[in-house]
Amino acid sequence: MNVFKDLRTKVVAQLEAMVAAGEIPNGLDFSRVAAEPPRDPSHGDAATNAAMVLSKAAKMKPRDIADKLGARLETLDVVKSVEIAGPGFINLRLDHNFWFEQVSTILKAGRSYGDSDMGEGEKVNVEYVSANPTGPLTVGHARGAIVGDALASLLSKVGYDVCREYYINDAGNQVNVLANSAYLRYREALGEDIGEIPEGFYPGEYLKDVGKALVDRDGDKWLGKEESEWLSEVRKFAIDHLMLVIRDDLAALGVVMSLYSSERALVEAGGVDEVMTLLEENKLVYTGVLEPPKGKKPDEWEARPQTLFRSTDFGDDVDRPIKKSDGSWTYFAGDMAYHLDKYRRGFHNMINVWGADHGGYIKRMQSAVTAMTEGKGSLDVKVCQLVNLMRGGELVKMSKRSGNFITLRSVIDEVGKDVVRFIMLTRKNDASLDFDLEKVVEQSRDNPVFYVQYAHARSCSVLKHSLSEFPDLDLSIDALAKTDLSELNSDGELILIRKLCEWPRLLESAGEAHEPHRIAFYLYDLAAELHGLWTKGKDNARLRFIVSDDQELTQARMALVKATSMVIASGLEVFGIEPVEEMR
RNA sequence: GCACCCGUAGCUCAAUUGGAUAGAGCACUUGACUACGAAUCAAGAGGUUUCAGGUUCGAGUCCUGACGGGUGCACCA
Repeated sequence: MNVFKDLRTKVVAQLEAMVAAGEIPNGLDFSRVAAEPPRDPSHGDAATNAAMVLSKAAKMKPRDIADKLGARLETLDVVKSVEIAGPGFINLRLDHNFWFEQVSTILKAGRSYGDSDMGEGEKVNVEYVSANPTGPLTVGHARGAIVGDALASLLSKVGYDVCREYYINDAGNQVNVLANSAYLRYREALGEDIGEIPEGFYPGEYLKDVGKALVDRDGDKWLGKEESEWLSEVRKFAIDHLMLVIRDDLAALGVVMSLYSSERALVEAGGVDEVMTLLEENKLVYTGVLEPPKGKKPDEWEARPQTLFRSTDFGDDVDRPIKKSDGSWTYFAGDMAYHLDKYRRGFHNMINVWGADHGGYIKRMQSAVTAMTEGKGSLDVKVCQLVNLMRGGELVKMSKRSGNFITLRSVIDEVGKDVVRFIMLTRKNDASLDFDLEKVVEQSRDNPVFYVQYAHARSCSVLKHSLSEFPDLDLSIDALAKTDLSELNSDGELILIRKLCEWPRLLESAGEAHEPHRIAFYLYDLAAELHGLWTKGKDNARLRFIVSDDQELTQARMALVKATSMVIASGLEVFGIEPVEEMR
């Protein structure tokens, strides 16, 4: 299905034949041999670096290998011509019919074109969002949620068995603060004047709902009681309530997790004790005193013995505490237990999507995974940089402290979930991103969401229109897939077809690199090819998609247009975005 | 002070994981609508890829060191 992969296989087969014929030495490593679309289209349809990569080990000049390999490749059916260029590239031009057949392949595959078995069904765990259950999601959470979600879809498309997981931090101090804040609102809901929300409590208005809901359920039974009596019950109630809010926010964004894992449940089930045992068995914990961090508040520093994990043995900068001075576990201890749990559930491949402020946490977590799994588990962390929310070029100010934050929900309501999703994927995850509420709904070329959707809508529009021009045109997939495309031999058409054929390859490399944003750039380029082709019909009526005196040609063009719209739809599907059939 | 991320056209960003002459959009200049959606397209101009070394057939990409920006730095989560 991936034409470049197939081509590479053919190249390697020829290399093996050359070994058999004694033209190159035995025992060469072919793993670096590649067949790729060249950057410069004048270099042909595909190029292989085989001669250059092998020249050293074979002790031959690249040109000599290239000449021999090129001659062999020229005998292949699909290869129209071969040229040796530059330092030893072998450029291949493929037969037009080969490309036309690919269009038919795309049509038959539809949105599943590009699906791959690269992952071989291996299990991968993608953990993302994992926002503390202390409030609704903010725009700050949106990027991680979308990057994680699209990455999960991407991996699933290229053949991995993906679990989308949310880790609920329901065991630390923050949820106690939450419980206290909720209790305050509970008293308020029962008619008490609670005045200003004191320092150290969550001020958000959304907690009023929690207070009222608790009254609805329990009446005044907690009123006037000691904190020790109501704390755990109110805490649970508030967390459950807010998790519903968060799930709802995620649903509005089109994110559906496979699994929500609770930190508290894991700790209570003894997960951390198990980790401790494991570490102790391997002599990876000890009691020690850390050096004070340099360049940061040395006055508050106080040397004290702590239970430490030897993370420096696994690449970390300092050993990390797993117990607090009061004897309770640190957050890190719970997180270790959580990752061990994931590993034991069969996820040797783990990916976490984190905010930029957690960058300093990566090494210790990776050390922990390496230590606990004896190097068999792998953890990749995708760090998402800040999103600058703007409106008409002006930065929208937010302050978490005062509770004055912009909710994710309000942004979705304003611009729509599909726009939010696409824009969040238009940058590498580790680069910061401007999100301008006005620009993202603009209908122009510099708004990629619009531009890509417009290409899809145009395709749908022309397909519809072709039927009014030729009422007996058969646009069924079967008919289109069988259409003779041999007249689609203009430069623009062939470029578009080749671009379509890059889709499977793009998916695999984006999947391998864990970089879903590449799809956004691909879709933009693909849309540009389609728009460009469209306008060529302005200069030359023969190049219009619908040629009013030539039904055969029109049918062929419709096959290409349909294939293009399918690939666009397929890409948008990975992003969780519905392609539109008309612009409004 | 240490660690991680980043540095590419005036601006916002790509660059097929080390490939050939570094590409798009915006802005600027010039052109294309009696025609399938001009919400679009074509062309021009714009670069010492922050700097200095190194690795090799070949470096924006890998290594070292500067410089500049961001983030984080014991018993928070």
